[in-house]
Amino acid sequence: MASLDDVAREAGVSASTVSRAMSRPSMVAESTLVRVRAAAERLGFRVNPAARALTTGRSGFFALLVPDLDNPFYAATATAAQDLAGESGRRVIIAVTGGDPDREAEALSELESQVDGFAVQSPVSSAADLQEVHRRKPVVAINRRVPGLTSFTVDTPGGLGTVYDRLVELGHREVAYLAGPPSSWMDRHRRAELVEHAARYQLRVRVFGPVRPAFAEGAATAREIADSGCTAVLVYNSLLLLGVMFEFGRLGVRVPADISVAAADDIALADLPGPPITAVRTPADELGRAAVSALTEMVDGEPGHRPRGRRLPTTVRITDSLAPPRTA
Amino acid sequence: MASLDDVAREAGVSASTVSRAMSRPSMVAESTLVRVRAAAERLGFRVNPAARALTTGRSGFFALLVPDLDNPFYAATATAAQDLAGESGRRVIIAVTGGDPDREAEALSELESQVDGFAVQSPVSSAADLQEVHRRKPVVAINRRVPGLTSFTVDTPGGLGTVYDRLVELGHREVAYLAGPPSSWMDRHRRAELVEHAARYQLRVRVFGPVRPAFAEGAATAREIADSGCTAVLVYNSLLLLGVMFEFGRLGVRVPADISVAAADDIALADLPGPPITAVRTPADELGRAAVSALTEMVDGEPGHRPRGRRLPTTVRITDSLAPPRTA
DNA sequence: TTGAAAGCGCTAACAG
DNA sequence: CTGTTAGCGCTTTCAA
Repeated sequence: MASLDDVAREAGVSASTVSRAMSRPSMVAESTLVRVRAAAERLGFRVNPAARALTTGRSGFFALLVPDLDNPFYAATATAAQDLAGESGRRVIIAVTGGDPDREAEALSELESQVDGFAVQSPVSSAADLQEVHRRKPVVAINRRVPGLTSFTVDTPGGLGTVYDRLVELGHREVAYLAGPPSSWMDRHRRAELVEHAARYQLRVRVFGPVRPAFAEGAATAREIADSGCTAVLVYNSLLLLGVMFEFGRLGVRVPADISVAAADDIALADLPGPPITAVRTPADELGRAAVSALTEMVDGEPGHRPRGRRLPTTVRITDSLAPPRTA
Repeated sequence: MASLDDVAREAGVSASTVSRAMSRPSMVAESTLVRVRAAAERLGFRVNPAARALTTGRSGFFALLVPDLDNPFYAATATAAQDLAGESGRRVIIAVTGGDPDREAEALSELESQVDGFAVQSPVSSAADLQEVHRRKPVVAINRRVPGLTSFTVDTPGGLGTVYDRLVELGHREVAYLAGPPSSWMDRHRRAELVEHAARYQLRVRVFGPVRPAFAEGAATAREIADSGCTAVLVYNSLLLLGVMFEFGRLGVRVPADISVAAADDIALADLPGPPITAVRTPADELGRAAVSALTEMVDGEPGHRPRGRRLPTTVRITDSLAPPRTA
């Protein structure tokens, strides 16, 4: 593998000149630039990022910590993050934590010296620990608000509220909520929001689960929900929803005739057959991009600068999967 | 961030001793070891992998190139690869290529200097290109046999053959195959196998698709399959299968009474409600581990050594989702 | 606009 | 078993 020196020799200039030609072309005379580039091309030269990292202290890597990769929501975030990072010549190292605080902490400390910043999807570490890391490397939180850190969350509660309003309007009085994993910060928030609404409208919310957000779990809970007397069901995510719908189909439970259905995100639902399902669309990809863009800003910008976090709005698609309750 | 020198000073030894204490403890006297470790601990020292990489030429990274992360099959491979790599203190950098030859080539060349080896999931580059890279860094192919490279594939055709035999035995004569993406090497092989069987048993195989391996695509094709007169259907993967089953449920098509069903891998099917589906289980995680283990072997072992690739066996689970054809 | 020189943090002979 | 001495490949003052 050709090194800077090789190129320098080939082009008849010094290594520093080659270095400048590669990273700050404007500092080099046009004619030399051409010569250097030709030489580099000839030798198939590519800068060695590890060596560069050693001098600059920047590796060109961001780390993205995700609970797991099977969840399409996280997969989407990761993909979007990679894409955006790629635009500024950076890479995203994905570390799977299993939602385990220990593994998350380990990944943070192990990667600290190798990356320029962290994006932590649904972090489970304590705010203090995250802030501690942040003192040395930029940390951005996704899907959970962490004091002192730039955080990007999704206004799912707001979106669900819209759905809820609609349900009330249609005359529903007893609604099921199929809850996601208890470790999920989002889920806790969603539940809080639901309870609040319930109080306001004097509705009853029955919580099912919590369950792992998996197809099979949704299917397994579907009958229970159908038999519960609830006239509508809100589902934590669309993986679960798929499972629920699957089982409803098998059981002959009809949507929305027998029960109204809505989901909290609509990944993979885009072109489901049959009537579209009311969904609160979570911008998973935007979360990934927002995080990377904030990290980029911190790394490239003023030392102390901390970009503002945001709560990304959801898009609510109200469809005919919501109808008046059967007995209403 | 404390460096080797800092620790050396703190412990009253030379930097080399600290270096040895960290990477080859057996070369250091017990008493010094203790002292060095204490010093390191006190200073919160962690070796800087970039610096180490610069001297050793090893980054401790493997790259895993995957077509996409939404596909649970790839996600499973990636997760398993990460886990195994972690056991030897390495990390796996996941690069999403979108199944695009250009992006795959770019990832290969861009990462070449940053990783110790590549595992390429379902590579789309030419064998020549892959071999070219392999001359400089170990490359392992997953899910496609590439001459000159250690390759790990899955004996899905064999597994499907078993299913096929059973279908024949049950009296089926007309079988549908819902095909995966045409770019898939595996899919082409599976199809070849099916055709071969068909010839042997004088059966008819109707190919539906090819389609993207997504839930919605499966659902969208289900009716067509149900109406086709085929008495059994083999599905390219379980994501598609889920979609097919979903739609069958909605259409009132019963399995196996109306149609027999089998799938080519059973990710996410583990605890589906209802009768279990006949499936050819693809050991996605084993593929990831095999690849990493081969890479590890190449990196740690003799320079020229190339581990043998394998065709991993599938596990076929024959269930009651297969029954005699309706009209038989 | 360019070159010389120093050094980032670590490892690897080579002596001792 | 431990210290000394060179770099690994790059960037970055500082001078020219």
